[in-house]
Amino acid sequence: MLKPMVMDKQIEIFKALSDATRLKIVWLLTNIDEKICVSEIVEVLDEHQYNVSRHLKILKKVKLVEEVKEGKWVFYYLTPIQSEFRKLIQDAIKLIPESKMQNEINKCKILLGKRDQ
Amino acid sequence: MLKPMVMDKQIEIFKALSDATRLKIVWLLTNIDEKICVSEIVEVLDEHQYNVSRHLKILKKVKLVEEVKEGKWVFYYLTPIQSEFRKLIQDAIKLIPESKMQNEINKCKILLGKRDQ
DNA sequence: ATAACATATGCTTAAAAACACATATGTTAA
DNA sequence: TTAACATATGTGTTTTTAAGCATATGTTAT
Repeated sequence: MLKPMVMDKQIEIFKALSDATRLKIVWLLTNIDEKICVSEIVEVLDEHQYNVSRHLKILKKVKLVEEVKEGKWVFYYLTPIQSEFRKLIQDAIKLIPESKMQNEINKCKILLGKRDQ
Repeated sequence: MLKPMVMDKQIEIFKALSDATRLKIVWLLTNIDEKICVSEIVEVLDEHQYNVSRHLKILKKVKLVEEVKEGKWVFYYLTPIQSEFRKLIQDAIKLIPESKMQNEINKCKILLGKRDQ
């Protein structure tokens, strides 16, 4: 007899955000306000491609991110806010200061700049 | 060479909240707005005493709760909000509907009522 | 068709987290 | 001082999660 699953959705959200790589991904998406593809995340966060892919899968499962395929790339973006809970969590993440992510921010800006060239 | 620890505090908060027992404890404390002792939590959540103790230790470590000893009891309560981040997280938890915790709420009300008798 | 690139996933291992049971510590009451 | 109660913790076990490596899948360009 399993315990009743209560607050499941919220727990899954917290769990998804309790890993450094995943929180960084969500933080990035929150702050750049743009779609970003897997290889860009790999470069910005300096993680292995297979790990980034796996973490994205987890974020997708709890509906924090969505994906859109464009040619050989897969772009990820924040799932549009659909609940007050999500909104508050997202606001909290937005509060995490840029200073904690300065390296990543810089790399990301350079990358996003290169896109248009 | 270790990776730099970034967003550590926030990750630890999310991790602390990513377990059902711990989230229930924080939810309870958020909603009853009262100190509550270990054995009351044990009864309300129907968990083993040793697990509740351990989970409380984890919540205390990340400063989500504080304790005060009164005789043979140890009462726990939410650490007063000291950051905007904490505030938003706390607001999010407050949004989790009572309906998901009806059993626990009922037990808790009965318990708190008995205190004064 | 083949090579190069982008992403995802199967499989194994390693590390972390949760649990269970016994027991220790500390407090109050008899 | 002994018993009963409340809480915490040491230890071993199981479960879950993350990482690493190889490789599969799918797309574009030659």
